[in-house]
Amino acid sequence: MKVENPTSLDIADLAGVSQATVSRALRNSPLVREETRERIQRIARDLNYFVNRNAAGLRTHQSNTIALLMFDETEGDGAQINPFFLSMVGYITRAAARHGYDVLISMQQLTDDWHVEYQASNRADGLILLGYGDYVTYREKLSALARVNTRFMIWGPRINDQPGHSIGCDNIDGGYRATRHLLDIGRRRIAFIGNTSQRCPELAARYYGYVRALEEAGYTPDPELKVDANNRGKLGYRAMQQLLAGSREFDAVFGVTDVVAIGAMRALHDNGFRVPEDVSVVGFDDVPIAAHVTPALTTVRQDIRLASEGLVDGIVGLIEGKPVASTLMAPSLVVRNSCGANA
Amino acid sequence: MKVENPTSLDIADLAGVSQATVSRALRNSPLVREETRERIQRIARDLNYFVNRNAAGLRTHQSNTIALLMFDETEGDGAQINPFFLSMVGYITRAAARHGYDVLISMQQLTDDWHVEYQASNRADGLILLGYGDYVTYREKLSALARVNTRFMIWGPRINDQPGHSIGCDNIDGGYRATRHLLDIGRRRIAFIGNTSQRCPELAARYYGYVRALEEAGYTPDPELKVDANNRGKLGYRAMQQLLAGSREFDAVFGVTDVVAIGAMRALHDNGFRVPEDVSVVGFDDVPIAAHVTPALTTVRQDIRLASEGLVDGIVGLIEGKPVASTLMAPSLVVRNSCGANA
DNA sequence: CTGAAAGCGCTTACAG
DNA sequence: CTGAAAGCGCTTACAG
Repeated sequence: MKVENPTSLDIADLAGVSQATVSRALRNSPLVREETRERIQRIARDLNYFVNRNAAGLRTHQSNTIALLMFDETEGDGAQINPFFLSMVGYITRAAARHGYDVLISMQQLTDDWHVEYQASNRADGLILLGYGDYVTYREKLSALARVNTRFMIWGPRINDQPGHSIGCDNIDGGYRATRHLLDIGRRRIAFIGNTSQRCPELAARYYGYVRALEEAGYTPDPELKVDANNRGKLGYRAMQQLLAGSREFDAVFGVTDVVAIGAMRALHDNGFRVPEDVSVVGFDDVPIAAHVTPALTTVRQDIRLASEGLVDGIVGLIEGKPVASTLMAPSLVVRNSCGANA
Repeated sequence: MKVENPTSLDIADLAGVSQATVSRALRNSPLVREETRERIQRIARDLNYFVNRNAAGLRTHQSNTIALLMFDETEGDGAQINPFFLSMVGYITRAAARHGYDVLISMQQLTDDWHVEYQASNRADGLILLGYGDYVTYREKLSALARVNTRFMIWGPRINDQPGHSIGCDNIDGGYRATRHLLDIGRRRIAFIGNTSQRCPELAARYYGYVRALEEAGYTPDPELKVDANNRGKLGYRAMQQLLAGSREFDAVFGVTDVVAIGAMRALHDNGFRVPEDVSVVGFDDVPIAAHVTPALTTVRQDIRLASEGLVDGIVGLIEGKPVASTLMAPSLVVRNSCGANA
């Protein structure tokens, strides 16, 4: 017995019941007698039948899908999304699957028109937003989403009265811990590499933490030891070259992301400096590769697994109409070899 | 004028036309008078109306969605998907968007039940499969997909009479190039780290290339210089420690993936060896971080952008009923600092 | 160029 | 526990 693209009606005919009963049986409704349900499910399996999601979704006004929007500032083709975000994809997808949701993924240029219509077009029941970007532009997009009543969860600390719910890491605390650790192991001239403009508040917060740790220890941050770099490796490399070309000595560097720190380490190496003997290096994120570079990178860990699961729990909660709170996660320091504490 | 969740009928009422005309106008049908079309589209925009994808999909039997299945062998939670595959996600998503397709992402345990029903349930029009895994298990899944007429494209070289279409890299040639390069710069005792079992033919092929280059140069591969390791960094580290603990000397290592090679480099460093002065290292994949580790990794590059676009072109072709060919891409060697050629 | 109408394949309130 | 029926919001052949 073969039907090309079977529908619930085909199953009903074969089972000798109504189409409504088939629908109930396949949804495991307790209304259907067990024997009937099992028979129907067996026939469905035999015919390789699966409920048509479009039809079910049209009827119920649900898609059981979460859209994951990743945005980045990279110009042109730029597929170089920060590995930190990329590594969240796996956790998010698995967590969503546990809740019975599919994940639709989309790359967005922050400056482009956003595909804000995911929910309006019934392709997704809610959104998760990932990315570091120009906060001014970003903020506008969030407002646009809120205006059309789109459900969304944001990765990142909640800023001011920003619309929507979020899960973020306490970046100030993270920057503080990294810097404090360098001070604790005897470093005094600590450079900072990273973008600290207000357009990128998450990264700027890491700098505030750095400043706070220094001041608390009685040191004044030296503007000459602060070099801009966005969160890409190549720019970490260049920023370090700029530091090395400058007149100031330094014995440690705090990179605003691991990718920046790894690029900086390579520049140090290429210029004949040893890490950590000459310069201690600390990063931020604990991307998967951080443990495997040479020397293994000391970094501030954000628990991406917990974050990912929280984002999914949050969006599912919003979809189901449950109360959802924004949360701030505490980062932790992971001491490896690049700082010299283990030397 | 506000309607909560407007439908095409609401637009029709406001525009004073039939719902059919609205549908045509929104799909830019040439049947609709330009003035009418523009008026309708303006109203739709004002109301923040978007075509309900479930309804459209139900009518047309299309989802305009591609499912991207990533599988890995990692036990339990293992979100440590090889960054090589993760970095393809961006290219695939963008390429799909250019064709007007959304991308549904799913992580699969190779050993689990697969969500083979993506196409049968009308959630996706076709699949793209990514991952290195146990080929025996994998092959069975491919046959199951083919049996139910699912359209799919596979990343990886075509093996024997494997069902379906694929785009892969010539791994033998890649292994040959890596090894040949090491020989060319004067290395003679070249170790190999990586899993070469028949259950993982893509990685085994890289080993064949290694063997071929050695034999062509008149050397016999030394079994003592071949250590198993799957494609994760931690195992690359351990494999190198095993090599160092052995009795054989070596002056170079070819790691079957970048992640393995990077782990091996760290083990060399931790044991007081210098890369590339004491030991040259070459990897395979050219993952994004390869250029940024210390020293920058010499590796065999697979053009993931081309591969990603090819996979998307392929699946779109299959969906549209066009002829699609399986292709084999030539890898290229990227010489950086870990091999010593630039020293 | 436009409209009336059928129908895609489900879910679920209603009736029994 | 089961069935008949309505209806979700579209697309498109048919008729004009």
